[in-house]
Amino acid sequence: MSETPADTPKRQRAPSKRALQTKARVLDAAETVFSIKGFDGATIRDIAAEAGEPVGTIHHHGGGKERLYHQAVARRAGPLAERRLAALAAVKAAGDVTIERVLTAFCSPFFDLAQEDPVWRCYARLVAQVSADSRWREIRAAHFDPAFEVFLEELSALLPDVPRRHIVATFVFSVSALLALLTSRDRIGEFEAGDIQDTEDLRSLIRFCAGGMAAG
Amino acid sequence: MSETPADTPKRQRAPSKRALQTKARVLDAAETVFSIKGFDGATIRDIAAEAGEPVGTIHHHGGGKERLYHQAVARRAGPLAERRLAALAAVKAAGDVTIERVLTAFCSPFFDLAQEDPVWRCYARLVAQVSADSRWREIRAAHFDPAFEVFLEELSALLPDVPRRHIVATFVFSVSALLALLTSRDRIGEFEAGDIQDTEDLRSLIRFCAGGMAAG
DNA sequence: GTCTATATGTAGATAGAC
DNA sequence: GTCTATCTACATATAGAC
Repeated sequence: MSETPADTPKRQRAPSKRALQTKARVLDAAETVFSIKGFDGATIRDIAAEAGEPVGTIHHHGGGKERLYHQAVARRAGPLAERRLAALAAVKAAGDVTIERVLTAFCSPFFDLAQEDPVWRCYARLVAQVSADSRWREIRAAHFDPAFEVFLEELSALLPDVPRRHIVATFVFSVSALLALLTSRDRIGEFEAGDIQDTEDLRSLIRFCAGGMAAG
Repeated sequence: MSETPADTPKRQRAPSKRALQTKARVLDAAETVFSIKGFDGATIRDIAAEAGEPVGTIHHHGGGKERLYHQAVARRAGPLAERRLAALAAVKAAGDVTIERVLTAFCSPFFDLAQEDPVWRCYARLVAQVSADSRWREIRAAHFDPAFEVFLEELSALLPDVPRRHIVATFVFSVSALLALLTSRDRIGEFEAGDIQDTEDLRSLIRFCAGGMAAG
């Protein structure tokens, strides 16, 4: 197939550089506001204020509140899945595949990104919302489940004698624990204050999930 | 202090039996609607429709949307904590205190209630919302944290050589896993369909959490 | 593409009849 | 205590000027 304009008949010109920057600002603002206030609690006006743009611009680039939410979730889902699968591939290439290493490949990328850039901590809250609300099941199925399946297969191969339902259950528990860690920087600190040694918490998470899975 | 009317100067009469039934219906409806649509997604009109009462009645008994939410969460928090603490006391009375038994005392009551009566499954979704949103931190602190502290002390005593931060982290992970199990009857089923053997899932949860905690 | 003004619906809350 | 009618505010969305 050639790259003639016929491939994208609806869009007559490529968006200008200026327009792309505006759209990125809109999505950044949507991500921030949605992650803090949730889909129903957030308003287009909140997002407009956060982006420093007029209300109409949010609609122009977002295409309505629900489409905007979808786009904000979808934007980082692909890169996240790629990182996870790359980490898993690295573990398999190294040869010594263990439950702990597979779970590390799953958890570390998101954790590292959240450490490097706060926008990923924001995104983690968004993912937690999508994970918790049955209303967004289609988004989950489209953007997150494929990678989950790959990891489930890997874990099943490592635990051939464990019933699949137990593996699935413990993997769901592990995902919820990861999201709990990423979204509640202060939830652990509510009970035990102290220096924020998040890296130590990641090691707690991996040991917890790997130990729990192996206990089956 | 005596039980003179001076103790409750604002309320001149005890509410009638009819009024108490109405209030219970209002709280039941609020619990259902809030648990499905969340605080922001739910409307007073939704709750009125669910209760079969006019809109004004919801305000009269609820005292505004936010107070109504608080009441719905608070209503079952006490009984739940009592069940958990009673189960813990039973374990201690039996003499053989283990991590697995302590976690069972924490998880089983909520799970059993959810099995017996669907309203507790509804309530679990409400608790998950309260647990996930920093907006409701005060509700958590008032209604859930006291029992958490008791269980944390018990676990700390069982694991004297483990840093407290690790114990707190793994307990937070365990709570999130319990809520994931209670709120997502279909989340596990999304990957592995089959007979709904929830009791088997509870055993998975306990083994997972106990194994993960002991792995530290 | 960007921004203003506005149309239309519905939210939470309340005053007052019954 | 219960229910109706209504007030005020703000939501999403869009039409059209620039």
